[in-house]
Amino acid sequence: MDQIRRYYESLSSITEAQWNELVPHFKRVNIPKNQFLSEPGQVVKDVSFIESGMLRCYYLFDGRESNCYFAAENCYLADYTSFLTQSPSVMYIEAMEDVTVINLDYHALQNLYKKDIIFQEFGRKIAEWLYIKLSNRVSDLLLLNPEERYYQFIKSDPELAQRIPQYMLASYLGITPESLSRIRRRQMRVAG
Amino acid sequence: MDQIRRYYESLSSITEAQWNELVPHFKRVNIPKNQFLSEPGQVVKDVSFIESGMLRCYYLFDGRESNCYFAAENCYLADYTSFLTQSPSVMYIEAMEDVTVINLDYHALQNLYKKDIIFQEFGRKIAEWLYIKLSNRVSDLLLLNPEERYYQFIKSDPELAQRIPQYMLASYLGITPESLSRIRRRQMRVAG
DNA sequence: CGCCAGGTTGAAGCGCTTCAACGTCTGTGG
DNA sequence: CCACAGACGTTGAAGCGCTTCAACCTGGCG
Repeated sequence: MDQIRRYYESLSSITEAQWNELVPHFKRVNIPKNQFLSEPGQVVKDVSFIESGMLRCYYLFDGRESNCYFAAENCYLADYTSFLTQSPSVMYIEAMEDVTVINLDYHALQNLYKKDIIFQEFGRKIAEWLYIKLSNRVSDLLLLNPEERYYQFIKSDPELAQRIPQYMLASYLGITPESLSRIRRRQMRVAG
Repeated sequence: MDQIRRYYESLSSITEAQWNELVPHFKRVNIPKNQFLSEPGQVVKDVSFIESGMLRCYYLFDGRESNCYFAAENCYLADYTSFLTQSPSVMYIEAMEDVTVINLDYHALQNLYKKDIIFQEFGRKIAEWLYIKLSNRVSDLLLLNPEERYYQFIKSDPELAQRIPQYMLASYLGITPESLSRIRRRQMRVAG
């Protein structure tokens, strides 16, 4: 539990008593590669902190996958909309590698929120962080063309980009795998 | 202050004492049409609750405006990324009509967060709400084509759509004014 | 009235998609 | 050890939708 504790410490310093309040609600879960953390139709019961491995969120629409988010170690992940509203999810969250997550249950979290200001603060800061990430995503989609989005992505998150197959990255960028292949070829001619 | 109080009540019930703690930090400000609530380069000092009127957030990029958000009465608005990180803004927020907002200052808000769990809860719920809005925006941009995005928008927010000039709506949808005009014409032929 | 902002229309061009074919690498079973 | 299959990536050709640019229309306002 060291890893997740360091994560919380990075948000706000936490007393031993507060930590002891929190820990009993954690449930460590293993998800083998290609298995799902959540699927459309179900109400998401947990938020998941990623200890190891990598996952992707995607929509299935008109028979094709659209990846909307990739997440790796040391961050929280969920269909947060479904979790917050306790309404059915509309996306898949799938392990791209063997994954270990630490789950925190919706009702446990609501109780923690009532008990101590620190848990409200954690919840607020995590939501704020997610907001900032999404906000950058929107501005990238609005302001950049596909080629610029590609270089923006590999510049801002190079090690993550390495772990993503090209055809998944393509739909994340809002283009087809063929187009991404051609974008990469164009750059190769320039870079030599 | 009735209007903003009802907004907070809708998030969580609030005692008279808590309300009295909050109110002194509010500052009501009028912004005439076409004036700015915030501009690129400055660190956003306040979050603004809209009492009346309508504003738009836009980026200026390659000499052209890209509207990323429209907001009207009874919601909070700011360049939230700049506000949260206290780093320079990169967007304009402009009054599309004469506007009245109620501002809450960054440092006042941080102090409120320390004083009472209810203010953390407000902050959390507002961030969560903003997250859900943005999340829908991302999925619309990823999954729908321009024509579908247009109908999605006027379906989900018809009264707001009425107040937005077409050339501003176009960049919000990620297309040119000419394209939006042609999309509308296409539909007219079908609808009669 | 005449101007200007906002909206429409047409023609040409470009970039991404589509579809089909092929290449390459990896793992699996005969 | 080779053969084969399947997943992933690349390439080409054709098509479509959006952009670009220019012209024009319309209504509101000084």
